[in-house]
Amino acid sequence: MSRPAYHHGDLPQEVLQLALDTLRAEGDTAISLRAIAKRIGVSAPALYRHFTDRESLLAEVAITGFQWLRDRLRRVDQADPRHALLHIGLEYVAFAEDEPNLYRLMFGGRILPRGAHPRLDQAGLEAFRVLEETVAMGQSVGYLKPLPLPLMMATAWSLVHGLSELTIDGHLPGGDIEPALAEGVLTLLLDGSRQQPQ
Amino acid sequence: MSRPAYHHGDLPQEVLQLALDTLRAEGDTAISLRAIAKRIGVSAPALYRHFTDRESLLAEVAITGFQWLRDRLRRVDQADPRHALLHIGLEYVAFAEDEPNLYRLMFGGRILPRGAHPRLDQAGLEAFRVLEETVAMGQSVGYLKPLPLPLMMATAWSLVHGLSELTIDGHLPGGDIEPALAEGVLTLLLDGSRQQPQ
DNA sequence: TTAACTTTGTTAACACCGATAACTTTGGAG
DNA sequence: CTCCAAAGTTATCGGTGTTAACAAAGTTAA
Repeated sequence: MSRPAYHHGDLPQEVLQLALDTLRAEGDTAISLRAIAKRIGVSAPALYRHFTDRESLLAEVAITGFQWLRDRLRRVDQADPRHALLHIGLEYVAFAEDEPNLYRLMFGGRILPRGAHPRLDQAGLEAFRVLEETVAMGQSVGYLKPLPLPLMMATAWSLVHGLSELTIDGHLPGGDIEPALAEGVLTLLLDGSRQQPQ
Repeated sequence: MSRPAYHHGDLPQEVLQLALDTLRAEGDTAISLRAIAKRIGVSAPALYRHFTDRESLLAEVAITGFQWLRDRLRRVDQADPRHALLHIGLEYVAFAEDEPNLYRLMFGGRILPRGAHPRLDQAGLEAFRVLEETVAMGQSVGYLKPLPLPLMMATAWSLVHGLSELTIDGHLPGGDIEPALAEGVLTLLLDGSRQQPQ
């Protein structure tokens, strides 16, 4: 019967999927081009027709990660400023908890210097922008202090990013106390950032 | 004359030093046992007499990193609570900026699960404790809100850790604006954490 | 229709890597 | 002086990313 087709259906997509599966299960160091090629039933150099090297495959995986994160953040209800700010932070941390290995790939400096993968940088910016719009909105309605937006953003992003990493690396209590802790942490910053303290 | 001695002077120390040099210059993935052995002029398996595997060498490097960090944090003047809190944060971020690759090794989940290297966990705790004591002191003198210490710590550590990582990964403005940004970020949290909000 | 060309695969090979087994040299303790 | 444990050695296994040279399949146009 039909021997395995010389031309594969959609090799790039299947490679990406397998890389993502491996990452989620065993971390980014477990991603091996040769292993992926073998599992698909194709020779290793075939992958180089679609990814210039291993790192650009990792970049592609990270891009889908940023898209997921962006989509989750966009789903947060923006009606009430305080609710939006709190829950966008919670959602951010929840994403990191749900996808620790993916999150570590997206940040964590495993992919070489910024600027090397423009589409990756752009995907990151798109997720960042959701945070930024929420904070800007909080300022525009007078809920947050009218400090420079870059300063507010650096603070907010640092907090959620740090909280995410410390949580998934097991440096914080975690466990069932976790949601309450995240809410407490975010609330502490939020209360200190209000226009009218009290 | 004396041919190269069969027994090396202090192999573990020299390996550690070379691993550290490589890490600082090229990142943790560039650390290769074979390359280190070759540079020292010793066979690769010799290293296994002193380090059970590559990862435990990385753990050893990370341990010295935590010791450096702890020592830097301890040098912060603790006379005034506000000054201490601000400058311990600045010092923390400065360490990450001075040693980005080392910092990423210490955190960043490159070394397997917590509990695998007890001495590493302990070294991390010792650095953490300096932060904790400073925050506790800030509370005891009534400068900071009397919230649960774990909550205050999670918040403070998340902020400085997140700020450190985002900075060294180039996600924030950085450059010459950097010190002012770090100070602004820390001040924002600090003001929101005061017992008497002005 | 068939010739030319591009895309997408192939095999072979290079230069690395971590790790283990089996053996040898060395230094020190009894 | 003997024996043993510590700290080296060589040989080898299986794995990695990556490139070069070549072959097959699909596409386009004369």
